[in-house]
Amino acid sequence: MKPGSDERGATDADDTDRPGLRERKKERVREQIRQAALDLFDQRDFDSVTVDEIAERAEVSKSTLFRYFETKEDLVFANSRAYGDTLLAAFAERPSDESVLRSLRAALVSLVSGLQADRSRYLRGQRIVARSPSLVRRSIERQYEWEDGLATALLPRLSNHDDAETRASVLAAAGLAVVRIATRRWVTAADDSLLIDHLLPALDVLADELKDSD
Amino acid sequence: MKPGSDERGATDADDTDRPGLRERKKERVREQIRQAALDLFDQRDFDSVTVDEIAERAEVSKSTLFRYFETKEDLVFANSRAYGDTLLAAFAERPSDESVLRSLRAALVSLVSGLQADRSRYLRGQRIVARSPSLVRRSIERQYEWEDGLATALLPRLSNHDDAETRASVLAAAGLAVVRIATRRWVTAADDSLLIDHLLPALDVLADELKDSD
DNA sequence: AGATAAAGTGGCACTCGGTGTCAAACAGTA
DNA sequence: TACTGTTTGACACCGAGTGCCACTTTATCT
Repeated sequence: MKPGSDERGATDADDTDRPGLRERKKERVREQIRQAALDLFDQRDFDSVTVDEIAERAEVSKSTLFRYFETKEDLVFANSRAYGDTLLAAFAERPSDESVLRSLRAALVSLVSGLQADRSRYLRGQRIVARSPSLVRRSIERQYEWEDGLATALLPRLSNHDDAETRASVLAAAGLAVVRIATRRWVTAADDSLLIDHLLPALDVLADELKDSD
Repeated sequence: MKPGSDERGATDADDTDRPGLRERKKERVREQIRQAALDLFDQRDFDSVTVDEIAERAEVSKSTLFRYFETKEDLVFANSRAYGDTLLAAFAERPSDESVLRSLRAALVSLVSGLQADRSRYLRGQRIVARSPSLVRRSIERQYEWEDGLATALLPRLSNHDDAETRASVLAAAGLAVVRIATRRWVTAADDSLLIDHLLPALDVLADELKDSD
C-alpha cells in the first residue's frame, strides 16, 4: 500500500481528527528525502547524483525512498504536480457565457499566479531542471499530460463547432506552449521579474500574429 | 568510431564509388536489427521487449545493437530523425518577402508531405508509439528539439518586432503543436485519409480561433 | 496495560537499459 | 601472402527500479 493516501477509520466518537502521529512522521520523512535530494542536485548535476547517495544522506533505505517517490525525477517534480489541477479548476470556475478564449486566458493567468506564489521553491526546481536533459524531458511529459486534460475541459465549450476536438486540442496546445515559453524566459531572465510579466506579452503575440492570416 | 558515418579515403584513381562491401554489410545489419525490433514491438508492448531479446532475434550481440542505435527508443525513431531538417530546409527555401506566417505554413505542409511519402513505414512506427507511454514521451521530446531549431530559423524574419524572440518561440511552438495534433488524429483515424487533410483544417482552426481575440 | 493487527522500514537479490574493455574475426590494401 | 584498421561478441560493470521477507513501530481492541 502506498503511503500518504489513507483515512483513519476511527470508530466515530472522537472528534480531534488531527493528522495522527503516523501521518506526521511520514510527512517529515518525505520532506527529509526531498531536502537531501535538492541539496545534492544543487551541488552537482542531477544525473551524477545516485539515489543511494540521496537515501544515505536522508538516512533512509533506497526501498523507503522509492515508496515515497515513484522515480528519481519525481524528487524534483512531485511538489509541482498539483499545478495541472490548478489550471483545470481555474478554467472550470469561469462563467460559461464567457468566450472560450477569455476563459482560457484567465485560467492560464491564474495558473501562473499560483506558480508565482511559491516562487523561490519553484524557481529552484526549474533551475535544476534546466541543467539536466532527462529532467527537461520529464518536465515536457508533464505539460503534455496537462494538455490532454485541458483539451478535454475545453471540449464542451466548443460544441458549437463541428471540428470541436481539433479545436480544443489546438487551443490547449497553444495555450500551454505560451506558458512554457514564458516560464523559460522567466527562469533564464537575470532580473527578478514576475512570471506574469512574461506570460501576458507572449499571449498577446499569439493573438496578434495570427490575427490577419488569410 | 561510430559506424555509418565515414567516407572511404580511396587513393583517388578508381571511379566506381559504390558503397563498398563494408558499408553494404553495415546497412544490412542495421536493417536486420530494426526489423527484428519492429517485429517484436508489433507483437507485444514496447516496454515488455528487452534489448537482449531483440539482439538475439537479429543475431547480433547487445554490444553491436548499441553501436548501431544509441537507445532502445531510437530503434523506432532513428528513421524519422531527418524530418526536422526537412522542415528547416523547407522554410529556408521560402522567399523572404513572403509573410512569415505563409512561409511557416508552407514549410509545415512540406514537412507533412515528406511524412506522407513513406506513409506505411511512418504509420507503423507511430502506431507502436501510440501504445507506449515512454515512446510518446520520447516522441514529444524530439518535436521540442525541432521547435528550438524552427524558432531560431524564424527569428531573423521577425526582426522588425521588438519582442522577436518571444514571437519566434510562440509561432514555432504553435506550428509544431498543430502538426503533432494532426498527426495524432491521422494515426488514430480508422480510414485511410491523408495526413495533409488533417493538417490544413487544424492550421485553419488556429488562425480562425485567434482572429478576433481582443 | 498487554495482545494483536496493520503499516512502515531495511536489506537483499534481481531485472533491465546502457557503458567500457579487450581479444578475436574480418574487410581492404599491397 | 602478410599487414592494418575496423567491426564484432563476450564479459564485467553501473545505476534505476522492483519484489520479497523479516523486523520494528504505530494503532486498535479487549
